[in-house]
Amino acid sequence: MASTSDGDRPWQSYHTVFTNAKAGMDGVDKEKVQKTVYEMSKGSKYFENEQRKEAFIKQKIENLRAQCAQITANDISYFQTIADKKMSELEASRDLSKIWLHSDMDAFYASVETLVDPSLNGKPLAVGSMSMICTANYMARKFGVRAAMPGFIARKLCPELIFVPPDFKKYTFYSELTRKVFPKYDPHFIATSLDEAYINVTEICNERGISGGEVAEELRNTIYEETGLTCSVGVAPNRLLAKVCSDINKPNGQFVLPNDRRAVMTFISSLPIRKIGGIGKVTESMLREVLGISTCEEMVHKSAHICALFSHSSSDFFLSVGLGLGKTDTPQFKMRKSISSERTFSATEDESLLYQKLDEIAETLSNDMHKEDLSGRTLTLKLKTASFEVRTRAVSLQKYINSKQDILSHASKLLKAELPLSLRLMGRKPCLTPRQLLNHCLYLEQMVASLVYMILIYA
DNA sequence: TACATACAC
DNA sequence: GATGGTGTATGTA
Repeated sequence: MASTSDGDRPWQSYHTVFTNAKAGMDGVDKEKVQKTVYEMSKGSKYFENEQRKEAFIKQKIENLRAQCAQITANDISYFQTIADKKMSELEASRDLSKIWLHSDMDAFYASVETLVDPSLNGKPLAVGSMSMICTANYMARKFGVRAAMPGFIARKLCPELIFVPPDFKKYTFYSELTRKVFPKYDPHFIATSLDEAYINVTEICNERGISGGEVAEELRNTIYEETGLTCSVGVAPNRLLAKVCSDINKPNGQFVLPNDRRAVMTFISSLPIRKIGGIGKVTESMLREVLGISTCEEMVHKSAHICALFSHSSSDFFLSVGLGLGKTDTPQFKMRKSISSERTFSATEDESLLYQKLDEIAETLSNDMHKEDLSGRTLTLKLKTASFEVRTRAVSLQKYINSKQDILSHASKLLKAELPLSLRLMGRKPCLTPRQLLNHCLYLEQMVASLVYMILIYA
């Protein structure tokens, strides 16, 4: 009986986000990557904090399991009725009349850097620093290097790795070039980040009598002509599925899921839940370890249990995923709800230094708010201690504020109440309220001025 | 309303 | 030596 306990291979129990399969990661020696990440992290403050978080999640899963064990046959038949009703309502809302594209630029920041400096071509490249990598090109991904990985670990995995510091001006410029292409296909396209967008091509397809796949081909060609960059595109009847599809034939590829219920259900039946946007590391573990769910289809098989264990909004989401449903409309406009500024610095217990950092953050935040003519009335101070513990402290004010002095004075009070401690990161963030236009000023419910320092706490 | 978590890029 | 910054949503008290 071979034992595979943590004692034999301790790295197996260190669950990072890097264990998730990502485009360009096929053929990577995952065991080796996992082991390297573990070895490089082990013993650090960061690692210890991750372990605390893991233990907390484990406990949460245990609690859910216990709850699950209490469910009686009677309960199940009751919740099955609830689930069936929910699912038939969801099914009734199914709309197969729309064709959505999700466009996702390939290794965007890294590709832009290579375009600007062709000498980088053919070399493993990371955009970021020794602390954090924003994007890795496909050559680097072969070594297990990827976004959100600290650079010093990436260098261990790939000693030849070239680092380029991020330059958001460049990425914004190229992003804008792509955003000049999308309106030709959908004037109301939805940009979700610099490198991703949803495009409703239903009308274009009807007008020109062509398929979604044909539009996707044309769009990719046009983007390449206009920018010199490649993207991958997913085509599907709703946005959730289109997003999944854009990842399938990355890079420089596309995947079409036809507007047909059977095709959607077949697609969903074997799809791992982790591929769905909104289902991350924790949710995946909860569903797998408590209910044995790994594929989207199993959400439907376990629908009664889902309704018994989770909130309305969670169970609605899980069941709609199981049915392959997603948003098909274009929201009118979405309003910003908060604004924030945060900065990480090396741990300090020097209070005057902390107030100085707070001053800088208040200034940045105030400037950012003025640019958009925003004010807020809830101010949150965010602190990160040297042990990576995050704390937030908030105040809601009588008046809406956006000046540096107002932000600073309220944030200082919040900080004062927390001292003494040693911080790494401070941030303040004003949260915004539903938009009220007053004197041409947008009033936000909340403002968060987050000064992110690491705070060292001395017992 | 305050705070913490989870998630995405 | 070293693990980010910005924003959204949700659960709980």
